[in-house]
Amino acid sequence: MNMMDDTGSREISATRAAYLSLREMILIGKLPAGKKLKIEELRTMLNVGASPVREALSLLTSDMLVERIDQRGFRAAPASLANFEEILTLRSTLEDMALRQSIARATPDWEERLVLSHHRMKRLAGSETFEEAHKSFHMTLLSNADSPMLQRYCSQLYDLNIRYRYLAAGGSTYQNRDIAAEHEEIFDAAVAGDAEAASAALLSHYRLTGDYLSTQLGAL
Amino acid sequence: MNMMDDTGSREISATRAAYLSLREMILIGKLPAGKKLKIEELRTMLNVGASPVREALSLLTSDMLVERIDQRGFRAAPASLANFEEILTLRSTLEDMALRQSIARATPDWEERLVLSHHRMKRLAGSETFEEAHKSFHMTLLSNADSPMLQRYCSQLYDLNIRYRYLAAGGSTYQNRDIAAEHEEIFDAAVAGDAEAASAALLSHYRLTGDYLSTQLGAL
DNA sequence: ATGTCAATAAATATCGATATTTTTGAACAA
DNA sequence: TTGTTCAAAAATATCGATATTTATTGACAT
Repeated sequence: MNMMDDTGSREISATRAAYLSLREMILIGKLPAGKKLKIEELRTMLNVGASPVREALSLLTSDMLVERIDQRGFRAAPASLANFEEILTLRSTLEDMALRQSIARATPDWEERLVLSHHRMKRLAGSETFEEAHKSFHMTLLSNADSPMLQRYCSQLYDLNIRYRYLAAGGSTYQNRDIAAEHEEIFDAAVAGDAEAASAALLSHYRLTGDYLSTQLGAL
Repeated sequence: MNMMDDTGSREISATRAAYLSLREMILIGKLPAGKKLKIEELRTMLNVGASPVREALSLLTSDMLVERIDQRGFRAAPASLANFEEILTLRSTLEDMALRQSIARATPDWEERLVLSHHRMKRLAGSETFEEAHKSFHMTLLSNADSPMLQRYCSQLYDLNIRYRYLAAGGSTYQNRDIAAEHEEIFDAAVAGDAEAASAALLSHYRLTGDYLSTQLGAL
């Protein structure tokens, strides 16, 4: 038993812990868009030294969740309607690309992972962990594309979008639509290998959410 | 008062200096793909402390030029034929998108910036600074797209591609083709507002370079 | 030979202190 | 008022030292 399984009780680094905490806080809006992120403040808030905080913030820069200005510190990335629409456009293009590649390379294994992630998402509807399952479902759809960079972009853009959902409605924009049916439609088409239908359903899913959020975000 | 007179320009932070140096070294292959990047080694090489080095490496993670493994340090991003082709595909899609947006929003100002960057690139053919001017020309083509994130992605992908040019041929892959004519064709179409022709010329430009590099990169 | 284990070496990660830069604000002049 | 200057305060950036973790080595048993 010399191989350690790091899903278990492995120690996590202070930097990674800080990264995850800060990321979460920015996504849900606890650290509001545009807010100055002072090292000392975060240092005490997270109980770590300045180095891990700075490193975590540098990493978050890669996710476009934090802006870094040389010699002038860090701030949570600003939010705007234009930025939201930019994210939506890029997401549509890149996820469309990834979904089509995924479907074109369909395998039984992918199909099974899809079934599983779809099931879990339905099961967790309304629960604390739905958000996680929802992202997992969408990423699984794209996961067969054999393009790590494309998937990284899609994952990044997905997260950036989450922030706007929280900005618009405290995280729950799923009140007035039959989200489950929309997911079902994407899922069915993907499993059936119908790239056109799957892509259309996915883009419509995003456009509906996008249009709704746009109206809510007027204040920005 | 300060140690160095930096040709009159603003004093640069150690982190930023380290970032720029390391980036350059990775792009031109002085730090080879996959190489372990030891903090102490870089620290002495760059004459700075460990913190700026770590921070610079964290930032380079965002550019996908450095990989970070928790508790196990950093390494220059590995290179592979598959990765190169992934970059080419993504670049083609995203630059096509950006170029069409740029042309659709054409203004006299953009036209003038285009003329200038094209002229400068021609002027600097064969010189030390051609690479810089070449990137500037390509980025100017896309710069009118009013989509900062798209431009960031395109710039990132452009840089990642540079690395493969150096890997394949020490930086000069421009021997057997009339690169100037290819640029001229893109430029003319863009200025004429012909999105179809410009996009076709741009994609062909990338495909020709890509095909050539692919043959050179067999060793990977 | 081959694999395990513990001691050692090496490297990473982190902290606390300090240097540097930017920001603030009060005094003063136009 | 409005703008300028400059010292104090605040915040960022950086360093050097240390704690923690991972990698290496060689003795020893199989």
